[in-house]
Amino acid sequence: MTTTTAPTTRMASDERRELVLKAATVVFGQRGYAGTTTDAVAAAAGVSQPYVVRIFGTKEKLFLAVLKRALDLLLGSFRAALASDSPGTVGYRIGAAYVDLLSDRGLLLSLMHGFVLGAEPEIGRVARCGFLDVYRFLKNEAGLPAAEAADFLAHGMLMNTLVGMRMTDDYESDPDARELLQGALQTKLPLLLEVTNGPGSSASTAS
Amino acid sequence: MTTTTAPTTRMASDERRELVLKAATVVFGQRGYAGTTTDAVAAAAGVSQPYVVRIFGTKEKLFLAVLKRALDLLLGSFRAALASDSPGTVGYRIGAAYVDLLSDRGLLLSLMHGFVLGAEPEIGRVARCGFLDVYRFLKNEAGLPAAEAADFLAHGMLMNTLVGMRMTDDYESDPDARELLQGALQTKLPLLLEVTNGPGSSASTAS
DNA sequence: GTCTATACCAAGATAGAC
DNA sequence: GTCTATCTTGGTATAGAC
Repeated sequence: MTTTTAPTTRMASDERRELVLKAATVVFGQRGYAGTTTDAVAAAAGVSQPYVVRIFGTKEKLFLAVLKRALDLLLGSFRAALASDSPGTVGYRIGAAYVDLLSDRGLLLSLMHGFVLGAEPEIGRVARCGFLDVYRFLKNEAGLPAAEAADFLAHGMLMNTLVGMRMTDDYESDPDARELLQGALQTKLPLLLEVTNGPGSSASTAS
Repeated sequence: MTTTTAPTTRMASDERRELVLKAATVVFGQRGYAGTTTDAVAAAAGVSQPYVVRIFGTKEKLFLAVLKRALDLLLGSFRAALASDSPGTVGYRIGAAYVDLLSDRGLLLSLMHGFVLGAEPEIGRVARCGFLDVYRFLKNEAGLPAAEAADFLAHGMLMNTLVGMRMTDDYESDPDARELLQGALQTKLPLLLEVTNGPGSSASTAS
């Protein structure tokens, strides 16, 4: 599949970089690191394949950049949720922020793919380091006790897994899938269903 | 990399199949679906690459077979733990069985890779179905309430993630990694450290 | 049942024009 | 800054011998 690209408008390298990173996040989130081709990323970003390589050097460096960006956004949104004065406990507010991130298609899934690739030296390093940063945030900044922080992470991993396997596809047809999704996502489930299955897939968003 | 294979001893197809599945489980667990080459599997199994393809038809079918086998073993070991008369609550006993499976290098990690590949039609189907089977087991056979079953799954996913990212590599050097691993794995941590980091990496197994 | 040899394609990366 | 063209490698799958 060769990318058909109309003579693209020039833009500052920082802008283009971010554009490609966004596109790459979606594709990596869907297909994983090895399963993603630089050509697919290029197509999603609307640029040529060699240009993607040109910007980031190698596919691995691109993936690492995606991971770092995702971790930055994640912690940024956690910090915002912590600072905000919305109702609920600290854990609840950060949890809500996490679920909101699930709608940023690919962000948490790209992370997830990175997390299970500890055997790749570079990727593993970034994954472990990033994961620990989140753990430290939960304990030191959000003030959660160790057990609660681990619990938070555990449920985050469950959500990632459910989304990654597209369990939402079985939401209509399988009562157990429905129950599990409801248990894991609570009030945020309608949001996720809307994002993944398109508008109108849940009973009602607000009425 | 071409596989160097000494004139291999013949064996029944079922035996050889299981042998290749075991090897494939390890490699897929390490590198994921797309990241694994049939040649690497062949090398690990000590057979030729075309033979691996010959047995399973395609790489995808091989991976699906790995997933199904892993799910069978998982549920089998859960049922055994449930039936056994070892001490502890049902949740504890099944949890212990799960952690024991972590030492079967690759089994849970292959599953994990399958779980986050919901976009692949076949793999996604098997993943969702298998995951729901486990959920149903926890509720219907083990008798856990929905919330506890979800909690169990959540912590399972956290363990898979920690093992997949090789967090055990940071066990010595990073106090937070140590704490997180201890919190997630409890009394089973020494077992895991022995498997991943080699004997003697934890304080003591028994004394 | 198992191998060797190989066809064939996909994908990452490079060269170089504009 | 961005593209087209292309080199090169590696990897799945097939053919066919033993």
